[in-house]
Amino acid sequence: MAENLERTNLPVAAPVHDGRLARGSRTRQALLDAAFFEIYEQGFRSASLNEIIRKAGCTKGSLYHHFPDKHALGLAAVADHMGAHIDQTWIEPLARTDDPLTSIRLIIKRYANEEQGIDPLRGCPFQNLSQEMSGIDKDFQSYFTDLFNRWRGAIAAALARGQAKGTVRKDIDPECVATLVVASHQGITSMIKATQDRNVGQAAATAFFDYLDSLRP
Amino acid sequence: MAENLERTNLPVAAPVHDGRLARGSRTRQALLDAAFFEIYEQGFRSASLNEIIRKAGCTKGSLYHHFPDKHALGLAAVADHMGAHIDQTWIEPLARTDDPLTSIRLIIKRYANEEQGIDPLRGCPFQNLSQEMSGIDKDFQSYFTDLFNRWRGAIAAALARGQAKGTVRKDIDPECVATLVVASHQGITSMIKATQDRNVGQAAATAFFDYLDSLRP
DNA sequence: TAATAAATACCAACTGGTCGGTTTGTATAA
DNA sequence: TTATACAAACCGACCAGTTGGTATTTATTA
Repeated sequence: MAENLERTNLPVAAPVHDGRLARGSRTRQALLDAAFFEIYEQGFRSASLNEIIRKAGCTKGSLYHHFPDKHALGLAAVADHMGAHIDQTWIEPLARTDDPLTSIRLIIKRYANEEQGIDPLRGCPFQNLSQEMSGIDKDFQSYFTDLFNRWRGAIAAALARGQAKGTVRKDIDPECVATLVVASHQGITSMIKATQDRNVGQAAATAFFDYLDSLRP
Repeated sequence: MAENLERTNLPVAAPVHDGRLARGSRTRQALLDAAFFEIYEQGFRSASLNEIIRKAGCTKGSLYHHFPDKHALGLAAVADHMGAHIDQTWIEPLARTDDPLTSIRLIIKRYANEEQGIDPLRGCPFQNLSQEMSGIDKDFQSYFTDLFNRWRGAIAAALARGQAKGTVRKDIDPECVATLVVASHQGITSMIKATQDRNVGQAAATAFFDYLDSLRP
């Protein structure tokens, strides 16, 4: 139990009684949460600090007490929410399976069923933000590259394990397939958002699942 | 001939000599071009009208003489540039082939070789804009949906023709595969932009070409 | 008291958009 | 051919509102 807590990246729960630190960390977390959702919906540049402090229920002074500027707030908010999502949704399930193709299929299905806390019509946070910020901000860009590499690496490792266990064809390159899996996932969520039509996702998923099956021995 | 001219929506080519109309349409086109590239690079909301008129070499008054507001300018600029690109790159080549899988492979290769006038590190204009504007603007959204449907429809029709001619497996659903082709293309360009690394595209393309080959009889 | 946290008031810069007025090209008519 | 009338094209100062960010003051608690 203690080990589980240690392994998470989530901040240790603040003490229930009011104190200087507790109050401060609550305000800080409220700012992180509000910033993440505002940035998720509006994008970083269009996200308004005034709206963020309104949602967080605090003032400009508080914000600039906890963060030096908008850039730092955005980066902190993104890291606080997005890394955990990829970890829980992709990396952990893939780490303990010998049949990665089935696992990938299951994960994608969960997105389609909207069990991942992501509204497909609003797009994937990773997708939304990396599209906007890559190429204009080095810090965001390198964070996304790292996250992407962890994501792709976890899929590739699982595929290689599948090859060893006989659940995946041995003549495919795990790295290349892993990259295509991530790209397809991103592309499908992107098309759903672009058309505002969930059926597009169903159609693409049908073909994508056929592709996954073609990777079996 | 007259019929052909009537069918196009393009403005009749402006006379070379200077005249009221010629000057006006040149300014208008300069605004459309400047707006498109500014919007392509910055996104619609972050695109600055002041920057657009600076690039176009005209003034606020000119801009608002030709367009009622930023929204109309953006829509006109996008329609002026993006529809033509999809037509030339995808729809026309696919319309006259009986071997669509080879054609698709060739088109994607041209993107990778940067022969399409698109810098992969800056992303695909369709991708960039549809991500930003879908869900927050009905006009942009329906334009993108239409364009997407034409795009997907052209691929599906070519695939069906391939099935009839024996170059494509008969047990696949052209609509679903076409959707996945578009989604994968979008996803791959998206990942290249996100990581700012062209090699990611190479890896994904390798796996994607294997997928295309798996669709042959 | 000392230090942290939060609130208030404010700033310059920039946003999309407006408006009165000027320039430019063309059609008409003497 | 030249003067006149007119409208399209263009200009740039200006508007109200918003942006991210700052300086100062007040409240809270160890």
